[in-house]
Amino acid sequence: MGLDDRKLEVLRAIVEDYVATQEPVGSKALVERHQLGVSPATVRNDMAVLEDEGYIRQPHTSAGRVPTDRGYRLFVDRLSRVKPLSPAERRAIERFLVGAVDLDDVVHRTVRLLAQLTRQVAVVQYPSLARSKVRHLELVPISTTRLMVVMIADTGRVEQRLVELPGPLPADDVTDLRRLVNEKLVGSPLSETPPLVQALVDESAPHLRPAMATLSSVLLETLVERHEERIALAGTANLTRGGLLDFQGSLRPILEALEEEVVLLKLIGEAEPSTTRVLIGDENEIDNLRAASVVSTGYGPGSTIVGGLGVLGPTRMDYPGTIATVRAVARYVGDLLAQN
Amino acid sequence: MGLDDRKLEVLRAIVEDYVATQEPVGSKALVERHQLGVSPATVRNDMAVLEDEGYIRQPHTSAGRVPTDRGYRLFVDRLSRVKPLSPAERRAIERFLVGAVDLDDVVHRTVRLLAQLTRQVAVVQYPSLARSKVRHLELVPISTTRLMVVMIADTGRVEQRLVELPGPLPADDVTDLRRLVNEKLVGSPLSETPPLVQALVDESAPHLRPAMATLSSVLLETLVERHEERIALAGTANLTRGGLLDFQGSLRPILEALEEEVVLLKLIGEAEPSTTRVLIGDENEIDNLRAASVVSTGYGPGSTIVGGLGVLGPTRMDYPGTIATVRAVARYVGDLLAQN
DNA sequence: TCTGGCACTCGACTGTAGCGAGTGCCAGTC
DNA sequence: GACTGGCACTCGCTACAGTCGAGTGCCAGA
Repeated sequence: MGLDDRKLEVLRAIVEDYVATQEPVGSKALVERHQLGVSPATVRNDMAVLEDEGYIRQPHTSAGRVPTDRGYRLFVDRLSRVKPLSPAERRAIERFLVGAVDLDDVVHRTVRLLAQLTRQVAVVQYPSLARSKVRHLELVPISTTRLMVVMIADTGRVEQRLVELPGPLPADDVTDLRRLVNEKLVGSPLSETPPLVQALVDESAPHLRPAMATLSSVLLETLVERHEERIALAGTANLTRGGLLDFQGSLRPILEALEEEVVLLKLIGEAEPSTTRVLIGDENEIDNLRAASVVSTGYGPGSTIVGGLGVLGPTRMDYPGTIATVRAVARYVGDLLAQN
Repeated sequence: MGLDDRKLEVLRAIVEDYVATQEPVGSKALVERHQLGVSPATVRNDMAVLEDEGYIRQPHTSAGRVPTDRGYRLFVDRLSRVKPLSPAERRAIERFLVGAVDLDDVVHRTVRLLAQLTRQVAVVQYPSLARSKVRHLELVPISTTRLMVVMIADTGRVEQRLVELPGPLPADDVTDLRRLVNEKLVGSPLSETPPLVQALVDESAPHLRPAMATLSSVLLETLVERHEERIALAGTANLTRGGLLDFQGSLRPILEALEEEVVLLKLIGEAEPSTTRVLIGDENEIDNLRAASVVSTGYGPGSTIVGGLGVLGPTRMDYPGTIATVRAVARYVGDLLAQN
């Protein structure tokens, strides 16, 4: 059980070399490339122990060693040194994010930036409605019996829904409705609106009640209950880097998983403040992604979290670098949102 | 040069068999599976002619024949019989599209439906702003110096932009601005708004002019000049069907191309009314897609076109079936938009 | 506890041989 | 003149044997 410092050092060296070369690494190559101060034979003994403990394995008898998921886990938890971003990366981030005019724009730029910097698949969740507050509700009459509801959230998200009214509604009534919903709802988090929305109907003047009932049910249904989460994705072409070695030969399951918004949300949407979550291979709950790793974190203005972002790549990935990049991007995006 | 009926029949048989089996087809198998009424030797002679003319080729000397891009082209233009949709497909389309609440929802459902029915990569362009008319413009004050402009188009698209005003603007002035822009712009196609927007500034009361100038420049820039086209994509996992045989072994170039919105727009955005465009392999202008074929068409309410949709797959695809599906889906979506 | 040495394993690569699908061509027939 | 049967030929595919070498496990000695 005892893994002394040198054995850990050997593991670190194996992970680093394997990530860099993508080839099983042998004892001889290891002592040549790292100053371990011992002979290959000694390293071999250490390797045998590491293999017994399940941190590395041999693809075949006459090959070098490869880290297991467990090995990567140990590496990430205890062995990786934080890799500071290069100034070039820093500049890239800044350059990429200035000039964004729009929430859409911010999210799009972010996801492309992440994909480009990490050279992996990037995923960015739009600010969650569940964590947004209502900034304004606008009612726009489309016809006498149709209303478009536009909700503007403090996170910058704008959602619209078409409401089919039970009957024609005069313009003055629309104004009244608008005033009422805004008075009641502006400033409150969407997650806390249901009772307020309910109260709205009860407190409305009788002639407004049918319209308000329809309106409130639409609000409840589409904005609160089934919270409409949105996701942006980029860099799928990066899956093809490293030939077919990663992902055991088939991109299929990965691509399938990436098509499911629900899956993506599960991956990156459950973010804790200021933590970076790393899921390695088997640790992943989604079967299709057992051959992949995910690095994700939350982002938001200041220390609040409004959404998640992250990247997905082969288990054989540069964890320290990826973690650093994901964190940095999340921080920049948070700052950007804070300015807004 | 002369391709008599039987030679065309042979070509048709080759295309159909190759699409079905994905294997080069030989003369013997051909006479067995199709009632050509002649011997393999005769078919071989015909094949030699077809090869001379560039419609088919041999992957290697001892293999059967495979259609060339030119062969597919001839097949599509002259040989393919229209394949009616199965009732199951018809039902699937209807079931998929009812209950869409939203333009976003419609587009999402459509693209998934297309991907599922054709088992290929599907692309749907959101209704183009350039082909939309302004239905309503809403100005929502966010703070005293910030305005959110929400434009609602007759195609269902809703776009918003944040406008940074040159100075504080009283609520009454906002109301005036709103009235002015709506009076002037509602009903006109976005492509024709620039002179109108220009006129707006000139005709405004002096105290509104600075705000109107900022507002109009934002409108011009973001809604008209750089027309924001949006695209939805689904079914990338289908690229992995048929192993690595399609796309000459690497998905890379395809995935890269699919990440570029500009490329996708070029593929499906230049639709002519009621035409289905088929681009086969080399005919494609985008280098990365030389190994793929694209079937696309326009859609819109009635006979007008507001956007394009289509699918992308290997040159070895079921053209008649794909064409039929793409057309049918486009028609259904058009009807759906017309109801709106 | 570490090291050098040695026998061993086994995947990767190479070369050879046989198989068989498929062809092109030719002489013969209707 | 068009079609057909027959036949020799091509060439990719598979199997198999042999070699090479990277890498290992183990052991005796420092």
